[in-house]
Amino acid sequence: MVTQRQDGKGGGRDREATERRILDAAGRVLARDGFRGLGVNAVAREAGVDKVLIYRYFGGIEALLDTWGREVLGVAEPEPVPDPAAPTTSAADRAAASLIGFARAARLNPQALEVMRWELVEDNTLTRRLADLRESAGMANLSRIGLDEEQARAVDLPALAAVLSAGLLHIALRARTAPRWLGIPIRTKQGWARLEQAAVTLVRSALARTTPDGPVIGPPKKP
Amino acid sequence: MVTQRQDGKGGGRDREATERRILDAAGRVLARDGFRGLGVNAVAREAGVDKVLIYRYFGGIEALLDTWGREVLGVAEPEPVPDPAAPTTSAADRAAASLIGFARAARLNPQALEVMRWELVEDNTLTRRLADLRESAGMANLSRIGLDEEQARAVDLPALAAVLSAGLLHIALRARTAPRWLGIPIRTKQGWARLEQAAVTLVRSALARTTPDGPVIGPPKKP
DNA sequence: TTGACATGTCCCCGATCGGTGACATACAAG
DNA sequence: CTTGTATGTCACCGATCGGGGACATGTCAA
Repeated sequence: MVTQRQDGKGGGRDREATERRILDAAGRVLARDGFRGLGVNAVAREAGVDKVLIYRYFGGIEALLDTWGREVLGVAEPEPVPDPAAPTTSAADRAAASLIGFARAARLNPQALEVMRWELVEDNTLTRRLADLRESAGMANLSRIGLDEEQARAVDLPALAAVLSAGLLHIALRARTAPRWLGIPIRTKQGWARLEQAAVTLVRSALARTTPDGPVIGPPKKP
Repeated sequence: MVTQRQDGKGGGRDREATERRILDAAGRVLARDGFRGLGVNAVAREAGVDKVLIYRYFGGIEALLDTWGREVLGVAEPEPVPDPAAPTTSAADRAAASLIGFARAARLNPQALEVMRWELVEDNTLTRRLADLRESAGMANLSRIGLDEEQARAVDLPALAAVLSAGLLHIALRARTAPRWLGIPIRTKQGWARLEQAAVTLVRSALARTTPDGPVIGPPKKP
């Protein structure tokens, strides 16, 4: 039997448990203080552990966050949004559901949110790989929408999805430092209901079109 | 006549010129290194000036950035987007033009972009006031769209504008640390043409609707 | 029992940060 | 010319950062 401490700290002479403490502490620091407080000193303090153990067991903060990210992202939802066994849904409904699913998953996960905030500021090996993972996941979801040929000719679905997903993500990020965006409360369920409704309205009405728009710049087309 | 230096540095014994050097240096550091490098040491180095002058002339970094922000934002476009003397445009066209104007103004101004990135991470007195300024400006633009009663009942224009403006802004911010978003190149004119086109498509098709959407969650409505 | 090794603690290092006191110099008023 | 003041230079402080060496102690095998 492995010897455990009696003081309740649970960190003595048990490398596996200590590594867990460190990994969990990194996640807590990230969620509480954001990526800016994510240093060896802060994580070691949070874990109640000497920082030299971070170097010994992981090789440094970068490698620690690397295994943290691999672990957290590994447990992530495998196919989060669309249900393929629902033949009655339209492409617009699938797109709307995918969009809302992404927004909620991001908004309700403080660690994921902080990682995406981090990606917006720094270009680490960690942030780059995590972003690549989500990038490919997002494109896979996109391909599962399954527009018919007519719609695919009329609209640029990747661009639509890019603008809308970025918009919901941005407002979710902004909620940490501001209470409103364009007058809409972004820290309340009511505000988010309006935003989700708006996103659904946008994607549905855009996918209901069958003829392409005119150019962005220039005189408006006469119908 | 005020004595000037002969060494071309132009910073000796001229408080006004020195203050200008410091203010300009702050702007350059912000645009080049982002808000993270924005400290007394970095700004003083960039300006070729001792940092004590930042304290003496401005009272510290916070106050320096305060006057910098007031100066930069004061020169900002007074009424940037809609032209009120164009009666032939539709509300959808005005909304689209406003949106694109906002996106381009943000994307092509590195300092403004960095300030908005900063607002996403920190909640200073500076970031808060700058955000408040843009918030009220955005809402004023919003009110100038002028939906008719039928449209106003059918769609939630502030929410639509919030999602779309946030989306374009987010992608513009993301371009600093990543080359793509959902597969779309976000550092090229071609990619941005697609994104702007998508935003215009979204706002136009949404404002063309006359009946509200169903709820976000729940079974899809049968037409 | 005695050593080898893994685990954990303590303390130090150099660099950088924000912030400031002490001092040098130029210039204008008297 | 003298003197006060504004401008600018230099050196220093304490705190915190990433990083690591030196050492103590628990555990297990020979």
